[in-house]
Amino acid sequence: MILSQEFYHRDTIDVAKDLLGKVIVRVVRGKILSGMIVETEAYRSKDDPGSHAYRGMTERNRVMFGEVGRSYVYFTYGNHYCLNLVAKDDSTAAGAALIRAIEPLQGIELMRKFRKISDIYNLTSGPGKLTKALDITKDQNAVDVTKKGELYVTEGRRIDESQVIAASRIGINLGLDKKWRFLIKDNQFVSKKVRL
DNA sequence: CACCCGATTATCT
DNA sequence: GATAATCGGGTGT
Repeated sequence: MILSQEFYHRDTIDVAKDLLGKVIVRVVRGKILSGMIVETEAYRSKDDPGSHAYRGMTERNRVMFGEVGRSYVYFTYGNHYCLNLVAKDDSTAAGAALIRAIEPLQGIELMRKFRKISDIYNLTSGPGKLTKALDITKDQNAVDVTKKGELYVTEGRRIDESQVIAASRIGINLGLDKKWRFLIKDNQFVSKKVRL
């Protein structure tokens, strides 16, 4: 069951939290790669100095201002791509949830080839790692993830509120007061760094 | 396990 | 010209 556009048409923070346990599906060369989301971060707009959208729309972030339920993929640090899902309610102009880590489910051998490593706990435990494992690049920017295609998101396991940890977001200097990083308690596949 | 640092380039000021 | 929603390798504890 693919998540509908309605799922993404809510406060970015709620969507980021509710994405835990959902499954990302990536189809490459006819093969299916998938993994359960175990860690996310919410990025809003005018109220969030840590967000790309804080200073308004630019060529890079324009997808964050567009239709919900689409992917926002950007390139950073000269090496890596990061995958976000556009999500927001009508009270704000832009917003997206960064997918920080997934637990590999299907197509693990192909992921190992893309990552050139074998350790399953290191395969998709970080935003730059999981895009490499799923062969996601700028070509997958602005893809509609509410429809079956090369990239979409389905229902997965229900995660109880008591299993969700909220923490400060990683890799930013502004907006650290906001606890908008969400991860599944005791999951082995989250990215290691924890700043509370 | 914790901290430090270089790589590498699109994007913004 | 500076910075960055990162990673992996290196060193030290």
